[in-house]
Amino acid sequence: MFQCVFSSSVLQPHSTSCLFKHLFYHSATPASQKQPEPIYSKKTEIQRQTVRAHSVKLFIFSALQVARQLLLQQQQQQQVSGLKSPKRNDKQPALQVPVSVAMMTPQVITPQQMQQILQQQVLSPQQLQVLLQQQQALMLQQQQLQEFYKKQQEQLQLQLLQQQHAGKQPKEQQQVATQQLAFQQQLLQMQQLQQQHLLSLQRQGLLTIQPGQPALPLQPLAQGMIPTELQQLWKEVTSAHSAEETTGSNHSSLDLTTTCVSSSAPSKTSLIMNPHASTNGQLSVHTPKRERHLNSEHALDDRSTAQCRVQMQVVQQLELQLAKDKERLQAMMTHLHVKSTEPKATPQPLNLVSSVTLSKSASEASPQSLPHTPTTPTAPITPVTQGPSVITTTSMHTVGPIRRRYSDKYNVPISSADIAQNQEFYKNAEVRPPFTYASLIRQAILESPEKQLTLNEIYNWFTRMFAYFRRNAATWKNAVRHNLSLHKCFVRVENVKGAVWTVDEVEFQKRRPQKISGNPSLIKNMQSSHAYCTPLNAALQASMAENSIPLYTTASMGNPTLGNLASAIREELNGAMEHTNSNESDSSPGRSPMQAVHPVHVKEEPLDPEEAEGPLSLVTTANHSPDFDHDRDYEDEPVNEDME
DNA sequence: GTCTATGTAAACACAC
DNA sequence: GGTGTGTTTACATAGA
Repeated sequence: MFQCVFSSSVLQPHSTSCLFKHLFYHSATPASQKQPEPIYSKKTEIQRQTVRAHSVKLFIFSALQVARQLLLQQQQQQQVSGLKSPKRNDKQPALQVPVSVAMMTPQVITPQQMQQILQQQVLSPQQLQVLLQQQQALMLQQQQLQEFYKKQQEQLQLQLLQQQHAGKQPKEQQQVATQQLAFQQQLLQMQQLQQQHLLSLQRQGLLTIQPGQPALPLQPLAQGMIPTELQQLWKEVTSAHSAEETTGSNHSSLDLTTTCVSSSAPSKTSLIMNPHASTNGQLSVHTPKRERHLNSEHALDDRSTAQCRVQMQVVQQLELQLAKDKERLQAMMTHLHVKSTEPKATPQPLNLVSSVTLSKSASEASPQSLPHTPTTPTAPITPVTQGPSVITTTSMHTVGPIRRRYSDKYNVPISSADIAQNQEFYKNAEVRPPFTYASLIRQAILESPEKQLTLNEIYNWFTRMFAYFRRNAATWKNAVRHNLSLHKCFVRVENVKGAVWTVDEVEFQKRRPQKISGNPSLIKNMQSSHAYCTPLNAALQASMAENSIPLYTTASMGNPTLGNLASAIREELNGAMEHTNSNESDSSPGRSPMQAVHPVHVKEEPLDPEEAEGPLSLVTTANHSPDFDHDRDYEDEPVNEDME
């Protein structure tokens, strides 16, 4: 018999998102991110409803228990009073109604099990409602079955009494046997009905079989084994059975199980929860002609019963596995194709390459092909299909340099969506982001309200957004400084507060322009990638309200970072294509913040006539009030100070 | 093989 | 003198 309890792993709400949460990566929510109050109150209400539903369930199950006990007592009284069928074989207790009824009530749950369920508190109200409805349907079926059994048994007993009075006539005996057969058929049909119902429950995730019940002899056989083990066992069973047929030896490895099963078979409790177990003699009447042959070849003894049970468990395990795989596949497909309409519940490490390189080729953009070079044996691998156990902070430490560039390839900057969608991942996992320093610096600057950051603020952004940059500070800070000085796109602006760094979008887009304009295939890829990114952008904007906003509220206390991020995302996604079509000459002012407020070039650069003619404009101190300190919250973060 | 972009390390200068 | 910032150089590597 099986203990049918509700699995906590399959009853999580928000099926798709949570499934992907399990499939992809389990994000540890930072302690600093507090849930808003309404969520707590809603949570409490859900818990109240859950407890209420559990109480109703408990009542229903208790009523079921009482009814079953009454029925059992009634049957025992009938047996004691001698109303037994003289034809009944001990090996064929098919007409023992209590056993059958008990077996047909797989949903009956003991109070201890209910206690476990109540303690688990894993059912959502919707699931409980569905479960209750199905439970009520089962109860109805049960009642009908009980009435049906009673009637059948009364008729049979009546006929048997008549036979005893009238003498045993072969013809009537045959008639009784036929009736018994018909009764068994009806019984089996009802069992199959209930089994189908149970299977549907299991497939819906509302019911599962849980290991860990030592009092159940067959349970380890079915639950503690993987399908291959069950298949192996089944092979042993069949081989043992064939050996028995040929040699007459009836002792095999299965005999232990068989004995175990048979010893527990009379126990009514051991059959209650087993939806697939059948009492002896009740398995062979589905297809009469075929089953008669089976009956003749395989006696309906404990061994056959055990074999059937093993096979049932094999099939059941395979079906469950198939159902799980199907559900997983469906969730993955849903996640991939319906992303634009389904806000993601948890940040997931999507493909972290930039939107352009995503479409360069499917194989290249695949997570397995992400930065992983000989110099970086533990280079970041974007997890997509792995579960939470795959990504561990210890296993993802990356020390080596990044030799492959994704964000700056083909002169397309890093997409804010890339960072925004994966920021939660990078915040917690020490995975090196597959973006260049230049792209990250630019992103940090563009995310700031004034589109300018001090060096220390850039540092803080790195450490805040990426757990990877909480290590080896000297190395990457040096790289940041090196990049700031090296690239002309980063402009140092003198301020009363000190020096701030800004981004010259024109210069940033200038890098390697010839590869974009000169390669039609790349342009085509970029166009297709833009088509891909359009739903991505929509999904991001839709999900930002649910997910990303809290992430930015910590950084945007007092400054509208979110709005800038959203605009930056649009700028990135749209600007990539704009830049693809017209390289650098037609940069719109709205897309390039540095054109609106272009700073003084303090950096000593080789005199370039084109640069000298750039739209330079002084950033006066009036633009930066002394109390302007929108990044103080960055500096206040202890994690940043620890890294210094 | 060459060139470019990038990452890393290091040296150096300067200001506080 | 220590530290942070900024610049520059050198070298290695990947990719076009």
